[in-house]
Amino acid sequence: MKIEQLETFRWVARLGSFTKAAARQNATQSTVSTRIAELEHSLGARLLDRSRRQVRLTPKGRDLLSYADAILALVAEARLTVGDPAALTGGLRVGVAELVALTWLPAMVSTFHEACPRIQLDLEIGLTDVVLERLVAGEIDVGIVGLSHAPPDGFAATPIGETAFGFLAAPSMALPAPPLDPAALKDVPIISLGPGAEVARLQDDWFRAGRVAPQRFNSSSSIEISAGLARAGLGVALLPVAYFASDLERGSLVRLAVEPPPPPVRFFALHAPGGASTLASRLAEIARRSARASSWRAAR
Amino acid sequence: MKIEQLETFRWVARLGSFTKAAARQNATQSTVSTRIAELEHSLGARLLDRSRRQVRLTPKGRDLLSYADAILALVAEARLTVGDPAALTGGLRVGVAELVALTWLPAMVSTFHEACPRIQLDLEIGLTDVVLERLVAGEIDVGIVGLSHAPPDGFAATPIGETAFGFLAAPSMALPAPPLDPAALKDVPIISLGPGAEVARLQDDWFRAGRVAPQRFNSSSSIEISAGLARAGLGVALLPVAYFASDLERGSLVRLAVEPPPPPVRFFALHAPGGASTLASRLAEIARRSARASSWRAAR
DNA sequence: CGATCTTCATCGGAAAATCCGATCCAAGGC
DNA sequence: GCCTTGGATCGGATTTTCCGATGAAGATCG
Repeated sequence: MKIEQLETFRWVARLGSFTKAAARQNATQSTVSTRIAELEHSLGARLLDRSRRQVRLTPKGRDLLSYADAILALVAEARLTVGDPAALTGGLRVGVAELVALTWLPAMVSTFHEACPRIQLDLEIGLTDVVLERLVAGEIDVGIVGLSHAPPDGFAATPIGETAFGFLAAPSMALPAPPLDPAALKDVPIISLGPGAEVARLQDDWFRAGRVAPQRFNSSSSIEISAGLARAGLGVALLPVAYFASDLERGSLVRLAVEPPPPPVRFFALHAPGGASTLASRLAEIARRSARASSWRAAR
Repeated sequence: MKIEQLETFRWVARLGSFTKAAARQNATQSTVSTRIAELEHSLGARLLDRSRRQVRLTPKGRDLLSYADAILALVAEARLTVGDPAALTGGLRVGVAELVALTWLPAMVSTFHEACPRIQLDLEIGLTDVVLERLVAGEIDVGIVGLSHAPPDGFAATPIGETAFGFLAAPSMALPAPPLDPAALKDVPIISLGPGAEVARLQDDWFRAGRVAPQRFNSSSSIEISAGLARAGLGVALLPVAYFASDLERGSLVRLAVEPPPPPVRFFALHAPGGASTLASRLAEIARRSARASSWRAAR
């Protein structure tokens, strides 16, 4: 019985597939097959039922899985506790919402890389929804997203900070007189991100509170493009004000005094609790610190 | 971090020596050295202080040791729980007191070998004292001994059964009239085993209760030789009556009606609790069953 | 009902890791 | 100051691991 075999076994059990587990571990399917066979042979017991399309655990496999979880959790904890972070190896797949990517992701990555130089970070920038999906599916280890609602169950959520969103528009935009409530903005073109973005949800909530369906058009799934469209005077966009502070200074964008003000978006680092995720929790902690250190903080 | 490395690390920590750990694991010193170096490198931390003659744990090494204990205990438990006993491999060093060796050791070994054919049993027959010493020193994994007193602390003791001891002598021996108390046997030659044997302790206790120092002479450390001397009429020997039942039937030995009757000796399988000793506990269980099944049982 | 696709098992050669014996070096004991 | 003891290191042989290709069995679809 080897630790590597237990890890592979756990992936196969979780994903129900040798092939998927292989991809997850940067190995080939034949390697996974050999490892499982070797583990089964060393125990003298069949752990996985391959007769059906979906690989299922046998009763003994179920028993072993709980041991494997416990053992691997201890191993990970030992590595973190007694090991020098600089000696940690492996990879960590991180899903990042775009806003984060635009702001303090570089700082976070460099801080993390300093602490754990041998950990390879696989970054995926994506819409909040996609990040959450992939996190639930186990395809990423950590998701860093902003949420205006509660984080999903079953995940550890490290609060990282929050940032204010505001409706920004070009100064040339013709706008109704304040107070600007949802009804007042009803006929103003609203620049929106794709429906998977958290910003879009925030926007929808704001308008829905006023029982208004705004005239909106979707830009691509990029905050920068939204901002560009807003600068060009094509509409109003809900954007993180801190990130566009220079626009506000220059006057290329102005902030609308809307009522009610949209709630701040709280950002979280989400990861599966326990197990190998202690590396993830370390990243979460670094994310929190590097967010505090960044100019972001002023955005609260 | 590999399981094998943790095992080696634990042996080194326990024995305070690379060389001894190597001997324990059927490996060479260079292999142990490499494994430890590899473990240290993978954690990026120094675990053992080799500067002094006796290898000592560093603080981080102490941390890791507790993890290693926990991890290896889980691994062993997993092996026993989900694994087929027939697939278990490795070795088990067993120290056995002579009486056990003479009676149901063969049955026990064959039962165990049937259940775990790939486990190599290293048997050492010895006096009770020696077996206990080697157990405490960690040089054997299981000790099967008879004790008239409490088993040593810090070891799991599986009670196996008990057997009655009696003073046996040749019918031709000239003996005082009953009741035969310690004082009455004061001048009768007592055949004794070496001072490390449990029987000797039992004998001493019996006489000491009567405040008598018997006239004794030590035979070699063999029950059979003691019995032979007794048969030859050279003295009285304290022997397990069940084992000499045929002598009693034939009349080549007779049992003396002594007062008080010596207490029965209870046999235990002793092993270190937890950890890799779960294999030891399996052997203990088999020892218990095979003792019950043997004719021994009638000896109680 | 048969063709096709997906999925796991197996095989052979290449690459890597492990192990051992021999030797070197440092610390302790006489 | 020599000698013993114990760990580190090196080179070569062995074993293990890995991968890509191929085979076999079940699911899916026309």
